[in-house]
Parts: sequence; structure tokens; C-alpha cells
Amino acid sequence: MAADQALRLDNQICFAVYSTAHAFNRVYKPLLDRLGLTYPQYLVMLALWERDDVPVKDLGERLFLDSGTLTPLLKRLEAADLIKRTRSTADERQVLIALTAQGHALRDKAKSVPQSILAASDCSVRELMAMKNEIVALRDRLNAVLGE
Amino acid sequence: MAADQALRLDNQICFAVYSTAHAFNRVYKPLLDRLGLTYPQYLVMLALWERDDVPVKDLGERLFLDSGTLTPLLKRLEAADLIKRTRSTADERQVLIALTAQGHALRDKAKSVPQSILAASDCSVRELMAMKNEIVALRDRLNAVLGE
DNA sequence: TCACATTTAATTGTTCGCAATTGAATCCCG
DNA sequence: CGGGATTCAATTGCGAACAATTAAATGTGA
Repeated sequence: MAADQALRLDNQICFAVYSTAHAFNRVYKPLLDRLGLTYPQYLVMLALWERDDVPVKDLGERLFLDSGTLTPLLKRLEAADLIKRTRSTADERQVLIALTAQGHALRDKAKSVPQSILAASDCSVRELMAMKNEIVALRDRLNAVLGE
Repeated sequence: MAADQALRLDNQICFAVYSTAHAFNRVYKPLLDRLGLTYPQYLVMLALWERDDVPVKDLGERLFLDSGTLTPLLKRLEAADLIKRTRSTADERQVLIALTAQGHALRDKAKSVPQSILAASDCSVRELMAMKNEIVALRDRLNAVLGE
């Protein structure tokens, strides 16, 4: 592809991904407002609903985020009584993140969210999963380059 | 899909898109550091290289961003002497964004960026364009819901 | 024409996201 | 055992991203 064409905004897959991430964020906003969560906070809760009582580092690896992002976010979730932060006794460098009863309970309220997003995306589950797999494969290749 | 499965992080296309956007950002970082640009600033420059002398609003529509994001970003580009902000005489509500000579010149330095990204994505142009088209179609459907 | 609505950027305040650094705990190796 | 390297979370500083509001300019209809 000629450099001129390559620099066109419309040809940039990165812009497609970037602008779609923001579009998702905007669609999620009214749904998550009802749960009292921001979108990144929702992702943290999704991760914790799968497995909690984990150090910040574990959460960071699952979400591709570092402590600079997670520490203040987790403090806000703690202030909202959704999680508890406890310094590990076994290894005092670690801070373990556990769900509170309210944090567990919020999962029920969140159950309807994916269905609403599916409707907004106006697409079959099969198609979305196929796209998701392609995008994840791309992400993993990009991350592989970073790891070198 | 059962609600339990739907809430799994791995099944969320939104998380796939979100985490891929961050992966792109990290791959772009070292390349854009050489141009003295952040990733959103690079997107603004891409848009301006296609068409400049445009009001902030026009830029916002092309990038799906509002003045709250663009105004400070454009001030930084102006401080770097890449663009000039001029209040329109025809309609004094508008501020027109034009490239400076340096802003135009930066395009040459940016020409090698897409090639580097292509290499990092370890994927053919054809495959990337196909993915891009799918993602853009999804974005447009999401934005359509927001417009209602 | 004139009051009122709309458009446009800018501003304010909150929350991410990350690089770089810090300080404490733990690991590892001689 | 001891000292330097490593790991982990927190902190600082900067740049997005967006909601809500503001102020000025323009448009519109009676």
C-alpha cells in the first residue's frame, strides 16, 4: 500500500479499534450507571466474580493494567463497599482483593448487562464471538512483540 | 448463552476491543515518541493531513471526540508549533485548525509508522482490512443505537 | 426587529492509563 | 548467614476522555 493510503485514517485498524472501544464505553455508560460502576470498574468486577482473593498483580495480568491504574480504582471500589483490600500475611508485599457481600450481590444486578450490549451491537452471538477471537489473536500478537 | 457464561471476561467482545486498543497504544508509543506525539495527537494529525483549516467540531466528528477532549489536546499541538488555532471571521463561534509548515513536514517522518505497525501485528494487509471493516461496522451499529 | 433557541468552544471536575520512582518485603547466591 | 537483586504496591505527574456547565455568536420565528 502506498504511504499516502497507509496514513489515511479510514485505513487504520488501530483507529477502528480505538473508536469502537469508545463507542462500547458510551453504550455501557447508562447500563453501568445503574450499578454505580464505571466501565473499567465493571471489568475489575467481572474479573473478581470469576476469581477473587487475589493480589493486585494477578488482577493486573488478567486485565492488562498496572498498579498505577488499579490502586486508585480499587480504593474507589473499597470506598463503595464492593471489595476489601487486605495485606497478605504470607507475603506482606501483596495486597489481596476480596469481594464483600455487596460485591458478590452486585453480580445479580449485572446479569442483564451482556444481553443489552448484545442487542445494541445488533449482531449474532456467533458473529460476535468470531470477531472477538480474531481481535484477541491480534492483541496477543501485539503483546508478544512488546514482550520481546 | 447462560448468564454465567455471558459475564465471563474472556467472552466479552468489549474487553477484547478495550485490551486491543491498549495493546496498540503500547506498540505505537515508542514510534510516536520519536515524532513527539501521543497516540490521540497522532490521530488528530492524521485527520489534519487529510483535510485541515477545519473547525474543531469537524475534527470531533471525524474522530468521535468532543471539545472537552480536543481543546486541551489542540492547545498542546499549538504549543508544539504543529498547528495554528484561529477564530473564524465568517463565524466567530468557530475556531479553525490549520497545520503549520512543521505540521505538514511531520507527515514525512510519520510515513514509516504504518509499516512498523503492520509488522508488529504479524498479519497480512488483506486480513487486517477485513477485520477493520468488521470492527467499523460494529462501531457504526453501536453509535447508531446511541443516536436514537 | 427582538426575544428565544441553537450552535460552538472553552472550562471544570472526575476517572482512567501509564511512565517513572519509591519503599518495603522477599528472594537468591556466595 | 548476609547483602545485593528482585518483586510488589503505592505514589507522582501528565495526558486523555467525558459529563455538565458557561459564554459568546448565530439562527429563527412571531
